[in-house]
Amino acid sequence: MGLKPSQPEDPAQAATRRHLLEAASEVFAEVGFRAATVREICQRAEANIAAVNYHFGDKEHLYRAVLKETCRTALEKYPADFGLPPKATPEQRLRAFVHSFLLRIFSQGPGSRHGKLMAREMVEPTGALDAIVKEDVGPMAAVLTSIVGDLLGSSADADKKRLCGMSVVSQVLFYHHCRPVVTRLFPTMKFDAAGIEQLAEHITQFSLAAFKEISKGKKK
Amino acid sequence: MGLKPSQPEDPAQAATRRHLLEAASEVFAEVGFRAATVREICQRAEANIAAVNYHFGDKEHLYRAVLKETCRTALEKYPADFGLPPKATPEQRLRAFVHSFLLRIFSQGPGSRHGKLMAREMVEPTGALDAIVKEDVGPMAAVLTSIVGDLLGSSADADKKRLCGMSVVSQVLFYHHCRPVVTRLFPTMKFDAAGIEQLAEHITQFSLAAFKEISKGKKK
Amino acid sequence: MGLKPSQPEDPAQAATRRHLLEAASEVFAEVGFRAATVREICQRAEANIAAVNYHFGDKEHLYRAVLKETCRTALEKYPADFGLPPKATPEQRLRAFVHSFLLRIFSQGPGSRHGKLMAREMVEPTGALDAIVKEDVGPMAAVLTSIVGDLLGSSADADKKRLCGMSVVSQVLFYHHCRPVVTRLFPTMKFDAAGIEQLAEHITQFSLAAFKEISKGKKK
Amino acid sequence: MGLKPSQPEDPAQAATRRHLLEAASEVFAEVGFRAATVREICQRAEANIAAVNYHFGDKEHLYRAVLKETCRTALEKYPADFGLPPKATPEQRLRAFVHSFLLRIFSQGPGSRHGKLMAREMVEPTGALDAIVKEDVGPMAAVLTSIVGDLLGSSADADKKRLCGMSVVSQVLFYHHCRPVVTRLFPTMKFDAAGIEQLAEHITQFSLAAFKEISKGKKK
DNA sequence: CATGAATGAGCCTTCATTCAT
DNA sequence: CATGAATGAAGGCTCATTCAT
Repeated sequence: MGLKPSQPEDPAQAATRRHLLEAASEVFAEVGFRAATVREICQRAEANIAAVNYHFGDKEHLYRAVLKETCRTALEKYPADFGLPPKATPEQRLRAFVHSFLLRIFSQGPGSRHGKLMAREMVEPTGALDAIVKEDVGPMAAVLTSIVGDLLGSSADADKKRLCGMSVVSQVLFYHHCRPVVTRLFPTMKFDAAGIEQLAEHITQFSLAAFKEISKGKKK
Repeated sequence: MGLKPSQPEDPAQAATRRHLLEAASEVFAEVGFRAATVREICQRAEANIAAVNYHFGDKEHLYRAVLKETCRTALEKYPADFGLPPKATPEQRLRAFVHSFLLRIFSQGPGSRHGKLMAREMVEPTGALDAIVKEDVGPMAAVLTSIVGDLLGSSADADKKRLCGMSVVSQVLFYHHCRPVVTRLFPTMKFDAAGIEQLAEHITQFSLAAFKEISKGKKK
Repeated sequence: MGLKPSQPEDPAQAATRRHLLEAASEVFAEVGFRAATVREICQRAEANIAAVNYHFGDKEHLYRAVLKETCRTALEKYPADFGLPPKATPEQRLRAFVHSFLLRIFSQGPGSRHGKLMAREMVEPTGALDAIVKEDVGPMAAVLTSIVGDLLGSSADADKKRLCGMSVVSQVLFYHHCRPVVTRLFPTMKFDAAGIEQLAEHITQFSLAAFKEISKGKKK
Repeated sequence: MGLKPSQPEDPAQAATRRHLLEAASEVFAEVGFRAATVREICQRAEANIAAVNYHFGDKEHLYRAVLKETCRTALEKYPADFGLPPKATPEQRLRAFVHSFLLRIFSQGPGSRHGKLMAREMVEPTGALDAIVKEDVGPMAAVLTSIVGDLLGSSADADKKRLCGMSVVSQVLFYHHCRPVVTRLFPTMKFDAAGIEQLAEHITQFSLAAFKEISKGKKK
């Protein structure tokens, strides 16, 4: 029932699908899965109320498609080595990783609901998360671990590298996740391009400082 | 006939209120505000379906009461200076702050839905957040800023202290907020008392390392 | 959810329940379970659209209640020994059984949708049928088998009695089940009280004739 | 340009029509007219979703075609004089009529949904029934009346012959129509070829016994 | 011609809230 | 006062049918 032939790729069908995905990512990001209504999504996509069922089966499958799609797009637009020279130092790679990460989750506008959607997924994980972690988050974590390994020196064990990696990532995510509190506490903070660059700089320096001191201690 | 004294609070009425608050904190934490149903809450509280409207006006006012209550309780149980000797060093105070914070958001069981509820509030802030930030989060932030100031030395400006404070806090919140990803990525991680203590130790050491290196650089 | 306390028996609640049952038996009889709409039922019962859910859980449970209720009522109104003198002959008992059966399935009006509903159940059995067969049809069959046994004589085996019993019952049900064809084929046939009495007479005589001839053959 | 000859019937088109009819008879028999979905039918027929509207106008016209077709096929396969020697006695003709009737309504498999469909038609007659009664049932009834007339003797009036005919037919239809109850009441009953032959034998003997006794009484 | 994407009416169900008792 | 039966709006989903290609 409602099975969609995936091969022929009718351009008209594809357009409706795309509008639906875009509208859905908007609504899901704004109000979450539960509160989102199929009616609202279809209205924004200028599609019929039955379009969701026809193209995606049901609301949940639409959500999964949206989550996967926004993840893919965001990682394509802001990869871990965003704007990095070929032979970069570990310090440069860390800075790029942090900056790209910040841009990725704070970027707004069409096709950029990745941050909001993932934050909601953290609070209320759905079955869609497993695939995301395996396919997208895992590789990202590997990249970071490699950078952290270079900075800590070969003496660091796997556990320490993991924890230090998370100490970096946590600082990035914090500003997105706790934005409601941060803006209330410090109304002067801005999250525009300049503000994000300052944030990236602080996080990088803070982390590099920690790594330096830690590796120094380890060596002795 | 029969003037009703509004203050003395019928003990039966107070008990129902308490049961309602407890049940509601459970349900709100489990499924969120939207998905929570008044029926479910009243059933768990063994109260009448109309009890919520009777005691709290409506679902939203019940939610606000729950949020405020869980926040108060959690801060009472795990204050910023939890288990700290009177004349503690800044290092000890940071360690206590971090550990207490972790315990506060990870504590489970009756009366301890604070972490979950606040995480939901971050993703979808309600009007109740303003009061929480002003009355509870603000003082907490002040305590941390003071600790960080002591560690960074007097040379640090307000901005830097703020950012460094958030670098500390972010590491704490990360494990709660991103738990679904963390447990998928590193299934060996545990969040029992021992695991939390290890986490507290890492976060403290990582942050102290950063502070040490930063203040060293600053002095020169 | 929607659990209804069965004890207190609020008269107002009971009235709504009754109206719902009556309206539902009408609609289910007219158009069947699938085609029946909760809206239509509630409108006829002058109840709110949500009343079905509140009182019966869902459409299916309402249907089960209707089926059981109409069956009970019909068997109470037209028992197997309807209008029979205390010491009746087997012939009289057969005639009463047949006549009562015909009246039972052909009776119209409020509380008498039994025939239609059972006919639908035959074509598309639901889970409700098992209970009906066990509790209502079984005992009825036992009564008939006893009558048939008396008429066939002790020589008849259980199989033969069963088959002969069904030969009687089949003639009764036929006129109800195949009424659309019968009335088209023989437009003069009527199913009013007089017509039903004639039918009862024919079925009884036809069956008695068969029994007489069969038992005669058996004896030799 | 290109006048389209409407008669010659494109063989591909005819095949689709045939597949549609076969699939539709399956689905209609299984779940009834209302519950049957055009999608399901087209999927089973491996035809396009619009094929029903294209070939038959709408769902209802498809249903009418199916009903008429299954009736025609069933009567062709199991005529009233099925397997009868040229000069058969009335007793033999009755036995053949009964047996053929049973086989007709109990036969399963492709092209044999006649019994189920007619049973549904009895419970919820559609406009298609009039034609069926006139063209198929009527002639059948005439054949039976003739047989019954031979068995009752010339003294029987038209009314009696009609009623006796229906007493025969009713016994045949009962096992099909009330199968859900019969199998629940008597789980040992089987409706395979052997079981049906036993049934035919009983019905024939029961009816012949009745006729014999009735005609005996009449003559005196 | 034959297709299948799109339509929109309508169904069952859920839920916060109200109000007579 | 405290209850719980009743309300009605709204949501997700299904389905026969249509129409542009």
